[in-house]
Amino acid sequence: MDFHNTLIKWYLQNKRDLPWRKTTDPYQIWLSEIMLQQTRVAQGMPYFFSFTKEFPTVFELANADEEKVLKLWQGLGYYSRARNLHKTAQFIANDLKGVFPPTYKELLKLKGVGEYTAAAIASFSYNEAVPVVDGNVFRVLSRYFDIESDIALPPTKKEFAQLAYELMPKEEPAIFNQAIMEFGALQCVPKSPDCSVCVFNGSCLALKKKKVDVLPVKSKKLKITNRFFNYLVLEDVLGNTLIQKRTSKGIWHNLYEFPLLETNGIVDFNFVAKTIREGILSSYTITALEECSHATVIHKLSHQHLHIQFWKVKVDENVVNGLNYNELKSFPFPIVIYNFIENEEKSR
DNA sequence: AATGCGGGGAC
DNA sequence: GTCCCAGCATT
Repeated sequence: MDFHNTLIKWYLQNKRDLPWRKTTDPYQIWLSEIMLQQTRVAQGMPYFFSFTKEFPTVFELANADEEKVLKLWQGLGYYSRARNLHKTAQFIANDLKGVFPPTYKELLKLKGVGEYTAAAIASFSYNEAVPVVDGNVFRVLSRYFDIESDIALPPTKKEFAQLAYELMPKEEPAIFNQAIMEFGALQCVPKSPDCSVCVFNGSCLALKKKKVDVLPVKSKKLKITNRFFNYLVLEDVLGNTLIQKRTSKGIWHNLYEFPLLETNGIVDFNFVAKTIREGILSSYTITALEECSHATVIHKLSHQHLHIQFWKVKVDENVVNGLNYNELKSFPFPIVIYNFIENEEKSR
């Protein structure tokens, strides 16, 4: 039996029931695909429900404030996805009258939509015969055909796209694309796949050559940098505190945080006391400084380890633009800060 | 071509 | 601890 026939048969018998598979509405397909970039289905699912409920069409999304979009995205990570999502919604609603671009080539021009996502929308919504190449496809094809090309190198993506295109039955690209990704997600998994029950265990070259555990080949190892964040949690006599938006480039762009003192290493009480007296909070009369040692955490991003300490700073004056803990909760925060806020509120 | 960008799950 | 997840933008 052909590769695609075996694959599609497997898919029809084993596919998960996922909400974005019940529609061909390009808005919902687009929404789901952006959310699932570098993100597991189980993690993205609740966000898909909250977004489709809050923003049933591209117009509601376009008309929302960015802050509201980021708030709903809170916790999902890679926040540029949410910012691009919002900008693209405005473009489609305002410039395209709500009609999504009708081809792969046109979809590719949208902010936040790359080759994978354009192919996914074009095939799932329009049944256009364009192959998807994601982490699953790399894994499935590299194993089945014993391809040792380094999947971290850009030219390799073209190689796999070409191969996937040749394997694709051109009359049903949508189901083929769904099937190959689902197969990678459920059967041909990264670690210790159960090849004894695989429908391809008679033809998979990696299995035959005992190379399942070395394929796909991926070179790049990213380097981790350590950073040291001291968050200064002001508290005035009204119980109000101060937050600010991160407007600089880098992590958590446009999310909120407490006033930040970034240092080159772990710092002690005296260092923080001296710095806030002479520096960033010198306009306040500080009546107490206390390290929230119970909240100290190493927050691990994919590329940075953030050593985070929270310091409670009690001040005599009313904090300008101060907010109470209940008001805080409507702002979008990095999840590590949101967790701190929730724990503080609970312990009151 | 290389790097930055989150958070979490599986092992 | 490691690896990777329905990748993309920027340089």
